[in-house]
Amino acid sequence: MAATMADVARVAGVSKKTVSNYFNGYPYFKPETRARIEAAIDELGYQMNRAARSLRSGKTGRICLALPELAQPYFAQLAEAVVATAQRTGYEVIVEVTGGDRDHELEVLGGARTLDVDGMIFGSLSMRHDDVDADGLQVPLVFVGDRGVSERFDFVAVDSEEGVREATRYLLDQGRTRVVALGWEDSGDATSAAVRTRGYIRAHEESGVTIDPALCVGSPDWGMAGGDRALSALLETGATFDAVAGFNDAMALGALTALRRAGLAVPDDVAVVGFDNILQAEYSAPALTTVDAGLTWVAERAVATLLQRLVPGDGSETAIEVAPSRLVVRESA
Amino acid sequence: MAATMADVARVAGVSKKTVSNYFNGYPYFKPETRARIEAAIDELGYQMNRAARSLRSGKTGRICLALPELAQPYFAQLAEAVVATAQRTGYEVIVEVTGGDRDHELEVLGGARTLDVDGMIFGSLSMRHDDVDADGLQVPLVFVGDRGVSERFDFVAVDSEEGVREATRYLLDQGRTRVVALGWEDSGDATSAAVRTRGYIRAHEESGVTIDPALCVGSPDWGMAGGDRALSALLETGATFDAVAGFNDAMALGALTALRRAGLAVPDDVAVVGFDNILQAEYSAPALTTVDAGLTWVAERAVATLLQRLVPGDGSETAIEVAPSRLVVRESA
DNA sequence: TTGAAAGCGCTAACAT
DNA sequence: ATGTTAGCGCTTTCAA
Repeated sequence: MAATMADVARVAGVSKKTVSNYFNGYPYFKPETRARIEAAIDELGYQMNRAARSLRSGKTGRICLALPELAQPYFAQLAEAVVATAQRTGYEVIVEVTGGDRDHELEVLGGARTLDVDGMIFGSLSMRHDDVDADGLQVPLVFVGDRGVSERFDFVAVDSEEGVREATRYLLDQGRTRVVALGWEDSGDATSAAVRTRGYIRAHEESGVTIDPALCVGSPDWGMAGGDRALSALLETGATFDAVAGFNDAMALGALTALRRAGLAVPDDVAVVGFDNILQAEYSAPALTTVDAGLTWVAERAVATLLQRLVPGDGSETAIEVAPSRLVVRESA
Repeated sequence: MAATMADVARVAGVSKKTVSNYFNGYPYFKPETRARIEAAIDELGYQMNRAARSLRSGKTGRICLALPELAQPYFAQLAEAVVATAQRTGYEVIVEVTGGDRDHELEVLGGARTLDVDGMIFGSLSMRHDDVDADGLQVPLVFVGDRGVSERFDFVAVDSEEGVREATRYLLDQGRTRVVALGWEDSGDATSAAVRTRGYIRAHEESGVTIDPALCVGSPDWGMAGGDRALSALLETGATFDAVAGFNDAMALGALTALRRAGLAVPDDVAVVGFDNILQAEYSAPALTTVDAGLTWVAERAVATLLQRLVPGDGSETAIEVAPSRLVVRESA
C-alpha cells in the first residue's frame, strides 16, 4: 500500500495539517519541522494522492486541449506549445481530438466536469461559436482560432483575414492577376474559410483585380491531400492561373505537389503562398512563402489567459487578443 | 452548486447505490427504476464527480502518453492514433512532452501516482531501458520504440533494423555503392540510432559493398532541420555519394532540401530513402521512398496492451509485439 | 506556527 | 433488484 499523508505525519511526528501545509507552499515552518517532513517523505517515497486533493479542493491541476486533429502539423505544433507552457506552470494537459465533428465538440465542451479539468482551450474549425451556451460552461474556456469568429469568449486570435490579404497582395503586387483561392468559402458564416476568403477578396479590391469565380476552389479537407486534390481538380478543368493563395500551409504544400505533377514550375509558371508558417514550409521544394501566424505566441497567450481565469477573484473582462503575424518570403513566390 | 449522486437518488426516489449501479453498467434494473434515474439525471443536469470516483475506486480512467516531442510528424501521428484509440475505449490521455530529456523522462516515469493515471505509454528515443527500475513503477507501462532496445517491459516495437536494412538494400540493389548513412551511430547502446545503423551495415554486408566511414554521418536532431544540416555539412566536405539512407523520414526530407540547394537531382544524381512513412513523405518533391512502420497499428496495439494490463486479474507474460512494415516505393529512389 | 475534527462525493462490502 | 454503512486521502474550517 502506498503511503498516505497520515503516514508522513506520523513518521515526521507532526500533524497531517502540517504536512498538507508543506505541500501547499505554506511559508512559515520551523526549519527543523520542514526537515523532518522532508525526511519522512523521502523515507516513505510518498507521493500525494491527487484524486483526494481534487475531491477536497475542487481543483484538478489539469486543463483540456480540444483540437480537430493532431496529425496536421499546425495543430501538432500548437499542441506541443500548449503542453510545454502548461507543464511549466504545473498543469497537465488532456488532449481531446474532436475530428472537427460538431457533436463531439459540444460533448467535450459540456463535459468538463466529467473530464475533470479546471479549464479548457478549444481550437476549432468547425464550430460556430454563436450558438454555444456560454452559461452552460462549467469551467473557464479559451478559444483559439481565426479572428472574427467569436466575440463572446476569451479568445486568442490569429488575424487570418489580414494575413491572407497580405499574402494575396504579395502575389498581386508581382503583377499576377489570376490567383487561385484555395480554401474559398463565400458564406456569411464565421468560419476560418469565410474569414480568409474575405482577406483574399479585399486584396483583390485594393489592387483593382477582378476575381474569376473559376479560380475560387473550396476544399473540405484542409490538409495536404485536400490541397493537392482541389488544385488537381482545377487543373483538370483546363483553368489557367499564375498564382495560388493557399488559405493554410498544408493546402499550399498539397498544391505544390499538384503543380509539380502537372509539370508547372513554381514560382515561374505559378507562384504559391500559404498561411501559418508551419515548420514544413521551410523544407518544401520550393520553400513556401507564407505568413507566420505566431503559433507559439498563441499557445502561450491561450494558457496564460486560461490560468488567469482560474485565479479565484478574477473578474477581468473577456479578452480578445490578436497574434502578431508577418509575411515570410521564401522561394515559392 | 453542482448536483451530487445523492441529489439524483433523492429526486429519483432510490438509493445512492442504485444510481451508482446505473453509472457502472449494472444490468439488472426494473425498467421503471432506470427511467426514474435517467429522468433525475436529466432534470438536474448531473455529471459525476470523477475525483470522488477515483478516490474511492483507485481508478482514474486516464492514461499518460509520454513523448520526446509532438511537433515531429511521426510523434504527432502516433499521438493522434493513441488518443483516438483511447477515446474509443473511454480513456482520456494526458500528453507529456519530455524533450527527450532523460531526467524528465525518469521523472514522468516515477510520477505516475502524482500524475494520477492508470497506466503509461512511453515513446522514447533517449532513454536507455536497462536501467529503468521496473519495480519502482506504480502503474503498468508499455514502451513504444525500436525493436531491440528493451526486453523487460511490454513493448510495441517497430522493426527498424529490418526496415532500414530493406531500404538500404533497395538502394544497393540499384547498383548504388556510395550510400550515406544519415543518422549513423556505431555505439553498442540500444538506441534507435544504433539499431538502425545495424540495419544499414547488414544491408552492405549482404550486398558485399564496403562502407565508407566518410559517408556515415550522425545527427543529434532527427528532424528535418537536422537532416538538412547533416547532409549539407557532408556536401561541404566534398564527399561524393549516389544515395542517402535516412534513418527516419524527417531527416530524409531534410536531406532532400540540402540536395536541392546543392543542385543535385533526386533520384538521378542521388537517390533518397527514409523510414516511418509519415504523411509528409507522400507530398515531398520528389515523393519519398520509405518503409511504412505501421504507425497506426503500433498505437492501437500499445493502447490495447496497456488496457489488458489494467484488467485486475491479468497475469499474462510481458509482451513484445513487432509491427508489420513494408517498403513503399515512390519517386525519390 | 501547528493540531483536531469534519467532510468533499463517490464505491465496496454486506445486507436484504 | 435495491438499500445501508463505512471510508478512500486529502483540505478546510476552527482552535490553540
